[in-house]
Amino acid sequence: MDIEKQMEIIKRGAVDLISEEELRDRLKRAEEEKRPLRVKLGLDPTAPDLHLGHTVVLQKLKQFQELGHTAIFLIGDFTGMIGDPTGRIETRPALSREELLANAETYKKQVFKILDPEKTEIRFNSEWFEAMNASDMIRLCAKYTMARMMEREDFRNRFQNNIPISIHEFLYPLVQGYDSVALKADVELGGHDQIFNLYVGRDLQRSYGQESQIIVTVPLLEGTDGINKMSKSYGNYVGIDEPPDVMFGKLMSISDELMLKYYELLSDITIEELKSLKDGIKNGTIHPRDAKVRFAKEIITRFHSRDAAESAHINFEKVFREKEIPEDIETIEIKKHEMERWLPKFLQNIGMVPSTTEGKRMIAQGAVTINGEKIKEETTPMGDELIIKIGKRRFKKIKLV
RNA sequence: GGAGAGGUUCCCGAGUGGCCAAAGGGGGCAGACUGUAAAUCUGUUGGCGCAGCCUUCGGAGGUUCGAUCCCUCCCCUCUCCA
Repeated sequence: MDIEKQMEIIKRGAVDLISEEELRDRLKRAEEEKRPLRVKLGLDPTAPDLHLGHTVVLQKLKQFQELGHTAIFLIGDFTGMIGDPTGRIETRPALSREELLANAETYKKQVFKILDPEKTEIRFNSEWFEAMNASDMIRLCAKYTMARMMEREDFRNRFQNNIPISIHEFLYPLVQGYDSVALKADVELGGHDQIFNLYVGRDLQRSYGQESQIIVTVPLLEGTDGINKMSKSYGNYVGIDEPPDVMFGKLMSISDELMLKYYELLSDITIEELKSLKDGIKNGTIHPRDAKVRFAKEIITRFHSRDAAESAHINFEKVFREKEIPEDIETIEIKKHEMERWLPKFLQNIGMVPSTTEGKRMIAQGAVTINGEKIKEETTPMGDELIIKIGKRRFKKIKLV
């Protein structure tokens, strides 16, 4: 493909491109030498599910892949043991080998919802780090200085605020940078917050006698809370492997403002469509709720199917607009003589509340509805079938046998 | 190695002998309202068949009628000095 066309695709939606000239030059040489670029994206298997935040950068990698370059999906099974300190105000808990491997498996499976498995090189960085010994590691450490490490905002902040930084956290950028050396990466992708680590890769490649990689970063996606970046550890994520109903619910719970950002970063709609959507919301011709529904359906269609998106929508309407019971709720069978008459205990037994105290609280707050009746007493009502609802979205069906 | 500061409930942070299951904020949950699990307002937020009792304020002991608060030892973090 024409170099300028490639440049345009790569640049779209990118925050940083370091540098444009280098990239153009490298693309040109790739073409001449018939050697596709090696494009690296590394993820630490710290949480077992990919979420929408990851997909922003994965889409970018996919674009490279579609342009005929080599996509390298690097699973940081070694780096995961350190824990990326990026943007953190505290040390990450280290993960065990078993957890890392299990997470890595899930990643592998999920990443191919986006990337083409045939054309993706999957690597683990333990491949080269396990082979290193202590002296190799020390040699690596000697390549960088404290002052340069402290240029990082998050390290500097923690240091200034007397928040502990463990020595091993300094290793993270070095180790990630070394991955680029080991993989001979031409390009490395990452979220904008990764920029420091990506620069370290450039520096290390140079000191190992390689050409420095080109850096492309994409914007960070905020989580559903609209405050922190999307991350499993903040609990503000939408996983790409989550059930359609859950996805729908989570996407509907975002604020109207955040919805527009999500459209920008995640939706496939064109720039013109996005503009008319924004205008429509502004002048009241488009209802924010409808825009949100449309977005949720687009995402569910991408990771599940059109049908799944449709039925998730129908279910949602049923539950929240018409306040009905969702299609398929969990049913529990209970033997008649094992029925618990004290409702708080009963709710706890069937796993709807964590404690009887919580059960009492829910009843007192008028949150418990059984077979359509709001419950005021702490006595379990009679009946062969009980449809129990707590709050707006906790449902369970009890069958007596 | 020396001197000092500190570790409180999901998180941040007050409390410094009984009035402490522990202020306040955040988050969560619930109710009202609605346009949606948006926004806003209000309530609630350790457990226990619960007007009472049990477990909790870094860990282990001790003083006391009584300890989150005082003492001893230990663990961890930060600051300054070496």
